[in-house]
Amino acid sequence: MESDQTEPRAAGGGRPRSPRIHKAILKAAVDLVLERGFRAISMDDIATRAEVGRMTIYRRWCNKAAIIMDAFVARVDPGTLFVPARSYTESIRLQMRSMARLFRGKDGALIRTLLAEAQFDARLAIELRDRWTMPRRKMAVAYFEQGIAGGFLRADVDPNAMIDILYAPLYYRLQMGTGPLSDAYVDEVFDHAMKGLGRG
Amino acid sequence: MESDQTEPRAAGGGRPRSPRIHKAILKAAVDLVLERGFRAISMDDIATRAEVGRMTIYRRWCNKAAIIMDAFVARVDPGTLFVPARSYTESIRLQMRSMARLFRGKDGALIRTLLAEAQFDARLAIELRDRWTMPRRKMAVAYFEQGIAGGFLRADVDPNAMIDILYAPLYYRLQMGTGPLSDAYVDEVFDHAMKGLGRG
Amino acid sequence: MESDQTEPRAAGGGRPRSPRIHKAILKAAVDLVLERGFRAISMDDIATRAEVGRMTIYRRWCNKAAIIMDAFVARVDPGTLFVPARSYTESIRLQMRSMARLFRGKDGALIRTLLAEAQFDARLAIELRDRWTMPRRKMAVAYFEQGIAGGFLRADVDPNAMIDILYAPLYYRLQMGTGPLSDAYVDEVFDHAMKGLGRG
Amino acid sequence: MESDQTEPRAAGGGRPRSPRIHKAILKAAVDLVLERGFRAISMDDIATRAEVGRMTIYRRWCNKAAIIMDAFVARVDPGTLFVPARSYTESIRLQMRSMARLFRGKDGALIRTLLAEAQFDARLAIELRDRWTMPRRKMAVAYFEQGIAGGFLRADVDPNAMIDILYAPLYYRLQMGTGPLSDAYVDEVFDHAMKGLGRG
DNA sequence: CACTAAGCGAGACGGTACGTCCCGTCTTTCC
DNA sequence: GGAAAGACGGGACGTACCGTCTCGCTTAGTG
Repeated sequence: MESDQTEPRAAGGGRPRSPRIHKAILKAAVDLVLERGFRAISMDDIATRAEVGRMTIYRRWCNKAAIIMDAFVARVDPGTLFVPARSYTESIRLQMRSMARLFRGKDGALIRTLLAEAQFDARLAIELRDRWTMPRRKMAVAYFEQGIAGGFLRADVDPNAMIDILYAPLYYRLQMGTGPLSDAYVDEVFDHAMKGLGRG
Repeated sequence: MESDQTEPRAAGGGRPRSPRIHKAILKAAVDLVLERGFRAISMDDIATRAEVGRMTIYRRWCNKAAIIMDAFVARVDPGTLFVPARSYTESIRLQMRSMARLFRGKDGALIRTLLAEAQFDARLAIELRDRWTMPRRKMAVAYFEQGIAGGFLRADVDPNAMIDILYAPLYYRLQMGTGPLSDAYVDEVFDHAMKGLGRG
Repeated sequence: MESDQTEPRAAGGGRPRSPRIHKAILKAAVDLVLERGFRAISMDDIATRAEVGRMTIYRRWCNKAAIIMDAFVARVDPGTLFVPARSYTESIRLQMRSMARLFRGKDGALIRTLLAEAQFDARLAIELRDRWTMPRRKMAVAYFEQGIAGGFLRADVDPNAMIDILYAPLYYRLQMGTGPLSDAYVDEVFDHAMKGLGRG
Repeated sequence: MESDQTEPRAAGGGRPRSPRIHKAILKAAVDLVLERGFRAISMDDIATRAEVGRMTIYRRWCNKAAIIMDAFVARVDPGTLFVPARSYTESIRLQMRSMARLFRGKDGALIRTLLAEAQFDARLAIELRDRWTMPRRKMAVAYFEQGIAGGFLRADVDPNAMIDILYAPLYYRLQMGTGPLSDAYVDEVFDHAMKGLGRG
């Protein structure tokens, strides 16, 4: 339905361009988005702030969203998602809390922008799925299957549905702003979802 | 952070303008959004399709999003949300299915667009909350409180959290497209949420 | 060999656009060219000076040269070229002096620019020929033929060659700047050309 | 009024750079100008055609015009302008014919370009005067003074005006294209100018 | 003979102007 | 007297060149 390109300009590679400039642009873009908002800034604003020619940006990215996409991915450490905790399920709760913390901060504003922009830009949607959504879902599916095998989670629930049930509320609040993304909220969602998902 | 106006042009009222033209614009806007996507169309495209002057549109709405907002609200029948069913909780399942059906159709595309655009347009966000989100949430809260009072739902869960747990996954799939918004999916979410929310 | 378009944007006509704005643009363009030189100014400079949007200019002309072309033609009064004088040939001398005076003034700078630019822009060359060169040549040819018929000029010289011999030196000095375009210079060219062109 | 630099990059000298590359650039520039026109080509086009880096060009010349200037001067053999003929004045006619022949060929296109560009580039104008116009004028003045001394030309005409009267029409036709630069035309201008300039 | 220094191609860089598209307002003209 | 038609000021876009710079590679001149 929508289509706005966002093709991966730099994909091919070519000569490795200056990483100093690269970072300056990412920083300028993120700063400006957080200051004024995605819509309010232009490619020229970013170029000016980064003290860079406009072409230098266009050589690397095809639009604002692609820049923010890269900047966002660079910011969030993919690291280990599920750190060990007192128990198997507690580890899930901690992971949810850590995502809520992420959403409360600057990265929350970035992903909010990216999710919205992705609705208008098919290629960005794919990028977002490939570089943010799916990596995390895959790790979560693996962890949940491990939990099912270990008898911590019900065997009759699709791990993908589990993920939706647990994490969708966080995305919902991020975008709707119907309430705070507090740890208390995370616990409420987690506890009552677990009563349904958890075994015994 | 963001701000794009969308002030309620027609709000005040003034003389009631030709409803024939009004509807032609709404239809043109919706048709074009579904055909080409929100971003790809301009106010001029809508005016041309509606065979109307651009000023005639600006007299009524301040931007594309406001038109789609109105069109969307006009399309979805607020009606009774929770129709009677075999049981109290079955009624909730049916309501979720009916929302999933809505999301699968043309209105799904519209609300997807509106939700995304609202991230960049504070006023649209307010409109969307006031005219779509909150009315439904209020009815749901009322229905859920009634369910708590009647002993169908646990008393120790915040009705607002209940709503998030049940409905957020639908919004999540609508926007992420991680899977179909089928009745089976609705059932999966409903059943396992109920095992946690419902009273034994 | 060269080709830079300069197609007559406004040619077709369409709705008659505001003449006030039209003149403001012409004035801004001429003033800027005289102040800073043709190359040194941009379409945006003209738009800014004329307090006008860039599109408003592009709606009427396709480039700087076309604007100056119009402005130049509007400035020079086509009027009667050969005003009566003491004698037939004196009238020619006066006409040459009046053209030298033109070349010494602001219009000289404009036509110098136009002639140069026309070397790079086929369409401008045609416009310049049709709107400046040829009208004057036609009047001169007519006047010279009248002079031949009246026995004031030799019958065995092509009037076109006469024009070249008399006027080319003025253009030459205009562009080369090899010396002043003074009345004395005009007289020198005229007198000695006449000794060859004139009958007895 | 105008000013575009064209400062003599190579003037100082430094180490004499590869003459093979030098000529390749000149040839590429001239070929491209004749093929596509001066405006239509970029420094990059020239560099690509000459299989040379852009810096290699900028080390030698500061802009396109300077390259063409050098190429033009290298092409036209300054040699003796006035070769002996049947008579003193016939030698002038032959010289005019030879210049017309030059103007009809590729060099005509080059000088046409240079003359036009010089209107926008003060330094180029100076170069053109110093390296093309003045050398020829000086030789012509000398030859004409010799003619006056020898009684072949009128003593009461400024040699500089003589030059203008004889040669300006050639430049005029070169730039205006009002007619062919044929030998017949040269003769027409020469004959009738001589009737005014020549003695007896 | 190895070694340094330069000249070179390639092309990224900051920057300016271009010409287009769209926005939201204002004006004209017609029905 | 309201609506279509569209001109208007303004701003962002994405491209093309400009003239400078920085890379490695080659190559010629020197010790």
